[in-house]
Amino acid sequence: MGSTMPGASPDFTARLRAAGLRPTRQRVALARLLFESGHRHVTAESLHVEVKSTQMPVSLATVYNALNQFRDAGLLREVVVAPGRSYFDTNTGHHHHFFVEPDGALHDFPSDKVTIAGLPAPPKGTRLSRVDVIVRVRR
Amino acid sequence: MGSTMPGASPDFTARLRAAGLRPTRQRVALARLLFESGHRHVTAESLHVEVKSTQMPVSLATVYNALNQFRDAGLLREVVVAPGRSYFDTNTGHHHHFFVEPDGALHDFPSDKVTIAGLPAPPKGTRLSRVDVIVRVRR
DNA sequence: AAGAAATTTAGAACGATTCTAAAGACTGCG
DNA sequence: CGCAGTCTTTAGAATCGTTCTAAATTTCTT
Repeated sequence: MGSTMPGASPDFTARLRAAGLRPTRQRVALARLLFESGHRHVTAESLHVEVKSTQMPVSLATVYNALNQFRDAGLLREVVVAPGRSYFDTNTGHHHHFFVEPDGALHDFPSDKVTIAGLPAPPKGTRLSRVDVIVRVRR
Repeated sequence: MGSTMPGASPDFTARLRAAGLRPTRQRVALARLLFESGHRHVTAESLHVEVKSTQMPVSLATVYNALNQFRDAGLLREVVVAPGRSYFDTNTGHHHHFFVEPDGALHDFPSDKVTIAGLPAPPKGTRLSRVDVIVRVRR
């Protein structure tokens, strides 16, 4: 026993494998933190602090590696809202963001009810990739 | 003559003073580059390269200081589109951006014809500050 | 269990930005 | 005009977030 555990860590192993990533201990630990509860926003730093408080210590470099790999695999979405810091969002579906300016807090909101009309055509030779809407608010 | 020049550098001095900034040589030189022709997007690095090619050498630290001060004074708007690099936009009016993903090029488009409907209300205790729309496109 | 290949790690390296302390430039006052 | 006082500039060090390196470890295949 040990290699294929019972029910403790559900299908993170499978989830990672499906994404083409080896389910290493640290990737599983990070995936659990990221995906076991509802949607989350993290930075490399914040996730590192969080994972350190578990049994399994993971280096900061590994957190960066994992976040980038998860993003490349489509498990996470990177959100750029403030200079010098990257947020990663476990919600990869269509949605937009509130950004609370003083403290840097980020909140999702669904794009279902949002309609954007009148956008100009993409510049010649380019295809639309994604439309990001960031609603900046202050206290 | 000399203190109050004729027509060479129009009203950059006045413009800076009106913004509450002393019209120093380097700030005037930077303001001229930024504001004398149409709207522009610059990074600290690109503006530094540009100003170095004029008679007046300006240190990189001063370029950073000036960009931040101009932004705080409302003369520039900071645009965050890619991790690790800040763009400054001389267009401070209402408008949005195209961001061409591979090369990092940024283009304005007016918000006149753009309609955004169905945005949720700002979180409790916050006021709307600005809505940024970034249309990401690929080649 | 053994070997090959991928991953983790600590620490160095990096690029962008800010800070520091000292030197220099603008302004108001006489 | 000339000087004091305050603000600004500067070079270089420092900092921050992120990536890279090379060596040690783990995972996977057989």
